[in-house]
Amino acid sequence: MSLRHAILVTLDERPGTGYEISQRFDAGLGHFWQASHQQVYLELKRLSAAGHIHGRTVAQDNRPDKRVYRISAEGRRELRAWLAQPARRQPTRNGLLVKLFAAHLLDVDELIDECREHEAHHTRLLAHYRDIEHSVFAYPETLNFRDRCRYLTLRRGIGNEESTLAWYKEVLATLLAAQTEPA
Amino acid sequence: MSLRHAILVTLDERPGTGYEISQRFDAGLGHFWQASHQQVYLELKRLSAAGHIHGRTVAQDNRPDKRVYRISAEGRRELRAWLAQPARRQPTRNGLLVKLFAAHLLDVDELIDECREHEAHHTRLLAHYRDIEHSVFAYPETLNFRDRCRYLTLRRGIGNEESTLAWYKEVLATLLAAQTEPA
DNA sequence: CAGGACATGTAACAGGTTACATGATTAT
DNA sequence: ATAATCATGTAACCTGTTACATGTCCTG
Repeated sequence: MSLRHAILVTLDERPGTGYEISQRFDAGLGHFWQASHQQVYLELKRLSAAGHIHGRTVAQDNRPDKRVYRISAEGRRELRAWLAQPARRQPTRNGLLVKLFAAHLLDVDELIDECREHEAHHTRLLAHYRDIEHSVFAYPETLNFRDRCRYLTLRRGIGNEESTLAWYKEVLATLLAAQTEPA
Repeated sequence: MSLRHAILVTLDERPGTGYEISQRFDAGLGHFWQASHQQVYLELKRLSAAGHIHGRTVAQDNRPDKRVYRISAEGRRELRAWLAQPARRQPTRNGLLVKLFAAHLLDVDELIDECREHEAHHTRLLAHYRDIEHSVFAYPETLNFRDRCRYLTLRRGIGNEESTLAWYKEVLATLLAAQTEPA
């Protein structure tokens, strides 16, 4: 009940094709609501059938035809209605924590490798977010309301990665200690 | 592909009924892998059909019959195989961040209320985790490897709630400022 | 007598993933 | 040649949510 709305949010900003919307998700929105292109195309069909968006086929030179969608008045109404409702929090699911619950069955060396990979991934992500922060949001005080809110979404990403990394440090310390002095 | 494994993890620890497993999830595992009783019963059937667990019906006085499941050798093998694979990270999905992306369509007052509720919720959760930390894990150095790993799962919860709360503080500061001095 | 704990389920549906499928153009 | 980018989809499947269903015993 919500990729639908994420798509409306992005189409409210400006029209786009399925392909391009997928890319927008990969770049921005996708940090907190990712979507495969298949799912995007599917939802575009549904939104179109429901009259929330309208599609127009555009022929191109040297390129496949594309279908540009824009939000309709009805779609904007639907979007506002959704925005007015409290967002329901998604259940967190974390497979690594489940694994830690069965630590006695784990191979510590493998787990250490796995954690180091996760750590590296999150380090990259954090660096990426910080880059955006410095280049796009260098002067937060000067931003208008809308952009200040976007900045907040980035801040969430940064805070999240920081706390995740701090945790991995704790985990690795524990695992390395267990490795050198096995009980 | 993983409530299945979470159930194996908990049944590896000790046998239990569907009802009781649901409760274990509500108390512990459920903080990072929650499950409805319906889903638990369903997965128990599947695991049983696959031979990963065995169920035994037990008659009780003054209580409905119950079905106690225990993990089989095959189930333990399956569990080990799963543990040896890298845990795939779940996509994060956060509706509130999607909403913030469409901030210009939002009613700031309502959003403030919503954020305050989230904040209160996370404050309660954090307090709950800290209680557990002080009562169950008062002396982390004395723990064996398995319990030290469990402690890490709790630490993740605490770190996560702390960073979430810090973020809500930031959000509310931004929203309150926007409320008093609207552009 | 009402409500909660104990105990187990079915059925319909929603949402998302993975695999498969196609085909042109452009850059290396 | 090979891969990447542009562009759009179908079909099977998996996982999980919501609604509905049933019945006993114990506690306040």
